[in-house]
Amino acid sequence: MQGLSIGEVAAQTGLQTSAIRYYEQMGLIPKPQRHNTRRRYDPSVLQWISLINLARKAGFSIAEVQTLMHGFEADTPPSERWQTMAHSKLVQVAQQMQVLQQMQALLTYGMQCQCLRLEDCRISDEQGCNEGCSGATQSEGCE
Amino acid sequence: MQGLSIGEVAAQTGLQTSAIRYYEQMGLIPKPQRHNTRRRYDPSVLQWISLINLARKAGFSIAEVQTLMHGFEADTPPSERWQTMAHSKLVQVAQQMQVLQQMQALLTYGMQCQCLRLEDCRISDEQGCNEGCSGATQSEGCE
DNA sequence: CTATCATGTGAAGTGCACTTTAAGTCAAGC
DNA sequence: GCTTGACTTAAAGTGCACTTCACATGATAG
Repeated sequence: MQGLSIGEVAAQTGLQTSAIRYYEQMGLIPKPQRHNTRRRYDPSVLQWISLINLARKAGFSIAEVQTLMHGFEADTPPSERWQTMAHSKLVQVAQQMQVLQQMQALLTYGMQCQCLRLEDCRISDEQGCNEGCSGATQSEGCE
Repeated sequence: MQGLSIGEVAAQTGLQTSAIRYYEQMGLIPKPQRHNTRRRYDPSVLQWISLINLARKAGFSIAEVQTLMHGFEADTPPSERWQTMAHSKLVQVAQQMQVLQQMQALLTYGMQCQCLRLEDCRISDEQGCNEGCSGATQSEGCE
């Protein structure tokens, strides 16, 4: 029997069969032939799926992968599609990095607190301000 | 009329009233007194809520804030609670940073592709390997 | 006195990326 | 012939952090 069953595609790509059907439904992978209701995949689908996996790892949502696949004029080469999408995604990634850095700052800042009761603690009062805890560690340059 | 209405608390904290009720339901803020079915808040709730906001900004989930509030012995000071929670959260933040860096790498790596047809493109084949596109830009040190 | 607004409740809805379930079909091995 | 396992479908469920809805009631302004 020629072609790959959905189970074989799942095994080779690391996806679950349910995810493959879902991707098909979302239009991310072409509808395969059927042998008596069963899907039979051309091996090229493996390449499609690894491109999808790459895009997902790079942070693209399913909707964005749809755009990558179908949101351009048919003769737009993959290189151009990727560049268009990747450009704005890089901006988002940079923003997310900043959020994480702020989280780091808040976490370490909060760790300096020495308060024994919540009522004493002013960590939460003025955000970004360097002095938070009443009796405690440091105070300086607070606006 | 003494105390704050839920609308006033919402206005002062930037939360929506629905979020305040939700936090109450989740046990993040103490149940306020009622005046004839209406909630009446002591102003100290503002401090509670800004601590919650801080924790949320620092990346704690609602469940983690619950732990922060109620997951320790009653005499554990806030400083110790925060340090315990922040330590593991900092590890997660660092991991998330690495994920973002990998995303950046994948995005810029894919932007080097010059392929005109998806079939030519091997970006997706061997991940982390530096040569991806057949006719194109560069190839070097690929394991 | 009445219209309007804020508030009360429980239940259901939202978005995302799938997974799980229920109920049925098909091919192969014993 | 029968069981087992892989497969089929549509529909519902998951997790998170809320929001929205429908409907009831209380407070306030004119």
